Amino acid sequence: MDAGVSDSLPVFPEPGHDHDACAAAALARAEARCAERGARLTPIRRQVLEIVWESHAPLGAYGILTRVNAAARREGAREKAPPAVYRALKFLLDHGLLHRVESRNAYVGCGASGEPHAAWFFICERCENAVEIDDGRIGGALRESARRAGFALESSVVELLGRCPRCRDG
Amino acid sequence: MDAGVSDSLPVFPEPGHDHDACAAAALARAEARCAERGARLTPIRRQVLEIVWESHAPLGAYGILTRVNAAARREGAREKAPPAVYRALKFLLDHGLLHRVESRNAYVGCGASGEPHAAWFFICERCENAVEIDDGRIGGALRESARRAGFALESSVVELLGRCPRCRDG
DNA sequence: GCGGTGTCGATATAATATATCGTTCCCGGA
DNA sequence: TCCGGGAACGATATATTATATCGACACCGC
Repeated sequence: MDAGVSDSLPVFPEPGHDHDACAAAALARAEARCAERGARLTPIRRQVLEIVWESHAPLGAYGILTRVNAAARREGAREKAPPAVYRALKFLLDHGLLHRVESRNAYVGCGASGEPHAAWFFICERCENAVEIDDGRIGGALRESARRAGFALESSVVELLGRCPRCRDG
Repeated sequence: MDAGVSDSLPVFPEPGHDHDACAAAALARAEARCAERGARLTPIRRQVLEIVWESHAPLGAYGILTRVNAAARREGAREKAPPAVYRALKFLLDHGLLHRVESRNAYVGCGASGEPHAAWFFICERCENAVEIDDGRIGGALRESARRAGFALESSVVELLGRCPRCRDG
């Protein structure tokens, strides 16, 4: 499956969604990509990625920190400070394993296996899930608009808010 | 002139841009809209709007606060606290007189005279100016993408980063 | 005059993010 | 094996952005 090019439908988690498998696959992709790139998926980086993948709802840096430290306390380990989490987030963002959701100051796992890519999201205001939009037409419209404006497009933030298919009639 | 529907080119400020006139027109639009709506453009609200309109570059809440307080000191008045600015920003956002730029945690004047509308921006990474995109095709692509996904679209954040026509070869 | 609503001042605090610096870890080359 | 250098991390402090709360006051309609 290719990432970010086709016009397939975005998929909000279905009722039967096997999230453990979904998260495990994401971790496997992360390990593969780090191996390819000679990058080190250290314990804190891996832990942050696992925490973000606990759901499809974007999670803030301090929410991640809280979970990291809850685990540390359970294990009798020393708690981490914010920079530990922000460093891990930066690594994961740099390697295309996470996306930042600007309108929420929060972070969500990248579901794609291809190269790092533009991150466009549908974000449900009720269940809070964010899923990536995989629709070539949006990219086309953005590029065409930039071209017509004489604007040299470098990157884009597209975050669409509303109700996902399962929440729209709630 | 209608807002956000036509396909006219976005306009980055030209070399000869008469910014005083541009800002004055924005203030006049704000007064007209407040009058229509029975809303009160109080001194602090007007001052915040004027400060935001000092340029086309998004300005953060604390940047606004700094300017408000610089003026207060010049006039021998007491300095304001952050909530004063945030309250003014909320009022101006609620009435469609400003937009928030999510990817910058900053605020910029709304250049349109019509009803409050979706705010899509080109943001130049060099001169920092942000201008609204007026391209019906983007809205069409977003709505179509949402329709196909079964997503009930409520609002959208579109922020395109790059180089504006005047900065692209710098 | 009175009550309700909107606005503001003042204070405190929450939430998000980064700077800095010294230490430790890891890997590759001598 | 040892060493040099860069990456990663721990620890502390601080910066930046935003909100909660509560009391005072003003304006408006009755």
